[in-house]
Amino acid sequence: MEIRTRFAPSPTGQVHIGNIRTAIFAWLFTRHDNGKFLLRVEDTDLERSTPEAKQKLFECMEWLGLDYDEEVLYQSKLADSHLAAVKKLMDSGKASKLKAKPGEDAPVVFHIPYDCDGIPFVREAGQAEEDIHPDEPVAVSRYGVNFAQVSKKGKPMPQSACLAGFKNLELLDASGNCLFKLADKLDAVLAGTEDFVVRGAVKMRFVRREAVYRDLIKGELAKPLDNMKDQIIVRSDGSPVFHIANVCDDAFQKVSHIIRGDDHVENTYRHLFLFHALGAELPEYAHLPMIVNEQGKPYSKRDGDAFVGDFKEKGFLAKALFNALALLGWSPGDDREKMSKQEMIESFTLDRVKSAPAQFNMKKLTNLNGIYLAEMSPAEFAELAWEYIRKLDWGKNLDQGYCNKVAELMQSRAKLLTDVESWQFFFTGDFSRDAKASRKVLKRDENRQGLAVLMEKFESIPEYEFTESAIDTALRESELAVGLSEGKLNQALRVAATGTNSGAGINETIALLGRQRSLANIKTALETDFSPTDN
RNA sequence: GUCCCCAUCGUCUAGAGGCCUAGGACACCGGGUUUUCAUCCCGGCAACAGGGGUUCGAAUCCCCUUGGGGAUGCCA
Repeated sequence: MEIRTRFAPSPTGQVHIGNIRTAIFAWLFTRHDNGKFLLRVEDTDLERSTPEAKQKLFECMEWLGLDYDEEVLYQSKLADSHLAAVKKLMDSGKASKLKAKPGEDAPVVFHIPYDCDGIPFVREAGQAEEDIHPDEPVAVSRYGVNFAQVSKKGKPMPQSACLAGFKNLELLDASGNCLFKLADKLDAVLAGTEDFVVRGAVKMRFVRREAVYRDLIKGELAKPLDNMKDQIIVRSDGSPVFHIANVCDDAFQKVSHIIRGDDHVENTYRHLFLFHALGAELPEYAHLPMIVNEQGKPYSKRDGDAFVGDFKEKGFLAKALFNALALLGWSPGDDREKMSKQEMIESFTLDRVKSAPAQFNMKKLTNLNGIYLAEMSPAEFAELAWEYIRKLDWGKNLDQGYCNKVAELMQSRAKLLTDVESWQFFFTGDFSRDAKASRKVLKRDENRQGLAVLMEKFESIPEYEFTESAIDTALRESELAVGLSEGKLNQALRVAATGTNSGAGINETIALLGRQRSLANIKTALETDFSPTDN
């Protein structure tokens, strides 16, 4: 059988990492098995689905390299087929309109079939007997059973579930007399011609059945039918709901494996019935754990830092994000963490996906990003750095050749592409300085004197001889002149010329910066008052 | 309330009864290398939620409790 999976987002706003991780897992799974990965845009919510959101979605997919097979399917184009499916279900008695409230139109509800013993994913779970509260009447109709359980404090707790949940239902009074026997009235109830309200029952007896399926990640999952309700598939305004549309489309696209978020497990049981009622082949399911935010809560629309589209601007590489996301809930089973797409495709299997939720960690992503950045070719890195620099205020009219040299020098230090912001001192004199570091270094007289001597020496070096070794010599001589031990002036020079206490090698940095800029930057530093303010 | 799912260092994870005095990574803290900075190297901190079983032996199996998440008829 051919593997066919799909990613089916609804384009209502930004794509966040939880969504896209689902796509990544489905993609990896599909590519591993040489299947087809489909993209279906669930844009039936016309009010909330915007062209911008669709655009964003495509950009994210492309940026991450999530290529898909076959044409994009827009769910809105299939609206007619959803309604046609509903009609088919209604005509065959598998779905029906709910009783309308006065003045309103009624929604259509899909019935979990009472006669479901032959369905492969339904099994009996034994005879059930439950206490019910006699104060509340039990209502039985084709739309389900309403009753009240008895709470620990003896209060009635209203419950309702589909009729199919109560095979051979019997209602008994306190002395054990049978007040109602579903088997006797079954035809009338199923036909909807008769409803029953039974009072005074204290016990219900029925055969419990459950829907069961084998999740590729979570293993066997089951849910008793007496805890399920029939599913509304068409709203009272006539529009199909997610459940029917989703199932129809998956059947239409012949999706073989549905890989989606954990939050859908409960829907799965009902979807299975829907697939069956529609005469479609049942898909396999794999439910991924959720990704949670730093507070341990599921990501919501409010978690602004989780939008996939923002990661590029924040200086991340697509392959780093991809890699990090793939490792959230999945691991190859060995100690590999930095992995290429190809490696991931080769190692990916659903049975290695964890079923516990995972928290996304920005620091780990950042570290991984740094590794990817470091292993790029200098030219490749320089090109990207140039792209980011040009977006900056001071980055408009720069010499690309010079910029490439700066990039080469700084590559091993970069964790994010946005780190290029800190390269400003290479280009302009009005960069911001680390006041604390400056103060620490410049409050020492010997440092100031050493820098003064150094400036004189720099002045005397011709521009074309302003090399690393010349700088090094000048540095050593200046230290000697003011009685500083070897290397002590390095940090002072760094802070004075670059405004920060970290960066690349000092001689290389100064040589690249050039004589003029170095002198100007040092001069500014010596003239600036870095004494702490009182606030 | 009921039902379903989940539970290993701060975080991501390895672990499918003995290989576990629980391994790796990120973060953090030391030390070394580097005239400076970054890299790099070495080291440290740090977990099987709690309680019962089963077993010669449990992080691994079962049960309970606790905690978290989800579902509970017209969001997707």
